Amino acid sequence: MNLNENETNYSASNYRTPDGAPTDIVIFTITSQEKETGKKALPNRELQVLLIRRKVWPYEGQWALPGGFTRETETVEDCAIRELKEEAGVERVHMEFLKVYSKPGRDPRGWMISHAFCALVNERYLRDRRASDDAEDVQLFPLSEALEMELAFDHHDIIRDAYRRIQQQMVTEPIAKEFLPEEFTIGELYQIIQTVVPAFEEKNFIRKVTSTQSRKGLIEEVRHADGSLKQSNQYSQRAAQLYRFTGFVPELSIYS
Amino acid sequence: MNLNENETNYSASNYRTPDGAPTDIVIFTITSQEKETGKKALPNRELQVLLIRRKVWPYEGQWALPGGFTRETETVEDCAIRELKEEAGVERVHMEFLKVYSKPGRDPRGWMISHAFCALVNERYLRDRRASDDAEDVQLFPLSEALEMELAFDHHDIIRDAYRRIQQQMVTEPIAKEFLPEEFTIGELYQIIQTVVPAFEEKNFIRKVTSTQSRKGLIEEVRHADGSLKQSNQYSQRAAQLYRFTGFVPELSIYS
DNA sequence: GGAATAGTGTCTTTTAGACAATATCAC
DNA sequence: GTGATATTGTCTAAAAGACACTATTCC
Repeated sequence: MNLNENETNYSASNYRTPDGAPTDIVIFTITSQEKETGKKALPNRELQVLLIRRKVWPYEGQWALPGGFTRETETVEDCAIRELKEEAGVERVHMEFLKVYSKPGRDPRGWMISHAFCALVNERYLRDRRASDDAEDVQLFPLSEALEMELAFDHHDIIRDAYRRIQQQMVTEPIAKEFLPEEFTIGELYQIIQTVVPAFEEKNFIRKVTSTQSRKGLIEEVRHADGSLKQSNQYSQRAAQLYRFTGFVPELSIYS
Repeated sequence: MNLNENETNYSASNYRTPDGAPTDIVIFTITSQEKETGKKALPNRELQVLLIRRKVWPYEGQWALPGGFTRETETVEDCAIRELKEEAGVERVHMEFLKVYSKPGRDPRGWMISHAFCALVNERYLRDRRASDDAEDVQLFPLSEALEMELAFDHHDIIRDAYRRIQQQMVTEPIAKEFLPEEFTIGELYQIIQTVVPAFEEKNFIRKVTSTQSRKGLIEEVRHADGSLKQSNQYSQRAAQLYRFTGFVPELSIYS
């Protein structure tokens, strides 16, 4: 106990206190599925979310977000990182706080204020894990499907909120990076954005992202050691220039 | 207790649980101080934060953010709204979740995961309250001053995070609205933005915010009942056009 | 050569950026 | 008229938007 029992002005035992501090993690990934046609083409991409089938009360047998209880010796962020590793087997991925869920009665186990996080995981980090898991208990679901399932707790709301968040972030922050390889073509970048934000459409996309002064520096061309431009013909007949994110992020303003 | 004692798979009493669920509220306002010169001019503006002097252990006598403990029957948002009313006497103001603070040891009273909120309050709502409060215990401090004070708990960090947040929001969301009267001049809007983001500078500001196609609709001219343009000479010799926010918010994108 | 994807040329309209010029009104 | 602030004119450079065109490579 951290409580200082000598103090009379405050004692936690006088008040009703929470019954735990759970975290829930929305793990997004974008899967790639090669097209049937034997021709070179970008693969089909789909936004997926990882769910776990509960083994214990409450909501036993139902699908739920991975998560767990925060310990007294860690922050909620530490907890989310720990759970992400334990339940999805991935480390050092992009994760950020999403929202706090504290509606009374949201958890039959008692008074539980949950801290939801949003993790973006490149499919290459999940692929190994998926094979080793019992596919019955840990599974990726297409987001659209997950949103129609009956999930444990208020996890449907959490996933909906997380989806809105990444749709917003996809066009205002360079999170596309998390779903792409280090080096990618403009076509791949465009496709990833559209996978998360289907309405996204930019004519002359390549020009805006490479030539426009104010955006200049968001991505840069990749070159070989000898200085020549590095290209890839993995997905197309004509080879396409490879780019990488630079770390620079243009500042946005409604007053421009 | 909400706990279902019949269930054997889970019992909160088996685990260490938090000693409370506090909220802390960073209440920002922008004060107006008429200039000494008898001439018409925009007032001096200053970003201020409301602090409360603690009466009880811990940090007795030190300045701290207003806040309190969440009840089992409310959400953390409800709690923040309740505390905002109790401690600052204001209702229905702009407030949003800032961040969760859960570093072990951050509160000498025990294991406390705090939910910080950021409230933006127009000075006209605070003015009455300020007079009625014992000025010794509830006080507005210029933000720069607050950041140099020794505050209770980790409230210094919270205020710093809140400041970063509103600096970001001030140029990407129409929060300037919260600090302005319903109808305002371009000069006032510009000044409010600069009060929060001193580095903000836009040449031809009026044109960007009124004529530019993509921003068009963020603010609109105010007209009299007869359709003539409504102007104000409160702060200038030549009367200036009054504007109001429309509710429309331009969408931003790093890929434009 | 045809098909498929990558990338460029080119023209028009809109916006950004810089400042000079004009408008209004208290004094 | 002077001084102070608000607003418009004007010119140049940059960017957006549309779309036809060329480039590369697999078949």
